[in-house]
Amino acid sequence: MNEQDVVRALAALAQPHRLQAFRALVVAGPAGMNPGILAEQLAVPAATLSFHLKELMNAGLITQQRAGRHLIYRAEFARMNGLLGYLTDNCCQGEACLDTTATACAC
Amino acid sequence: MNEQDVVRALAALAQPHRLQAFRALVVAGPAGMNPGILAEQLAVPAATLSFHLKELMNAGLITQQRAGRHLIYRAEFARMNGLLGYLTDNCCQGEACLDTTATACAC
DNA sequence: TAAATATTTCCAATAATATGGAAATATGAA
DNA sequence: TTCATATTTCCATATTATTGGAAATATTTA
Repeated sequence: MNEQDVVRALAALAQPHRLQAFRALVVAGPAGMNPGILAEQLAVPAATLSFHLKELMNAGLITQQRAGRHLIYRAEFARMNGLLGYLTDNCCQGEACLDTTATACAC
Repeated sequence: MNEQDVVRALAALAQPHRLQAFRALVVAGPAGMNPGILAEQLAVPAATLSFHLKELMNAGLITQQRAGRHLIYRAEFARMNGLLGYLTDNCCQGEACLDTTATACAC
């Protein structure tokens, strides 16, 4: 993940509806969710949610898969972890300050 | 850290100059850096950097301390870790998917 | 094929953000 | 005090993001 990727991912998450949608997909895990349920859960119009899900996809943070007349959106855990790692990279010049209680998803 | 705090922090980091500045402060660790050196290192005009550092402060991601005619900016590691944790919270409904190789700073 | 359901695309108005030169402010030194 | 250095604030312009109703598209079922 280069700087541009990271800026795009951060910008995608820096919006309440998108942050909520992404977190819901993180909780959902590998099973994912379809936009109808997500729209209901977040109380956001379908057109608005669709716009935001596309933004998250453009940032590489989620993926889309068709399943019949439904779509399934899933969090892209590898990219999320890449983003987290980028922020702490070479923290304190690599001194012994890394906290192994940190939680990143291994999905 | 509530949702609004997180959105503000993400928005603050979703800008190349600010992301670079923040990462430089993360690497610098508790010693921090002054804006003159930072401006030179990032090759950005002082006025522009000042604007961006203020944004990072408003988001609670860095702090400012005066030391004579210099200022010292430091990364606020607790808030950085809070941000990272917010994104992975209740990942996969809490199933065994947490990767303890993740790196968060304990500074 | 036609109807029903699920989801996206289009659109234009509104709002927020990034830029950097010049002037202002704050501190330390002569 | 007066000068030199460090840093911020002011400002106007240009760019970009967000919203949701209506129409369009895709898929399944009858």
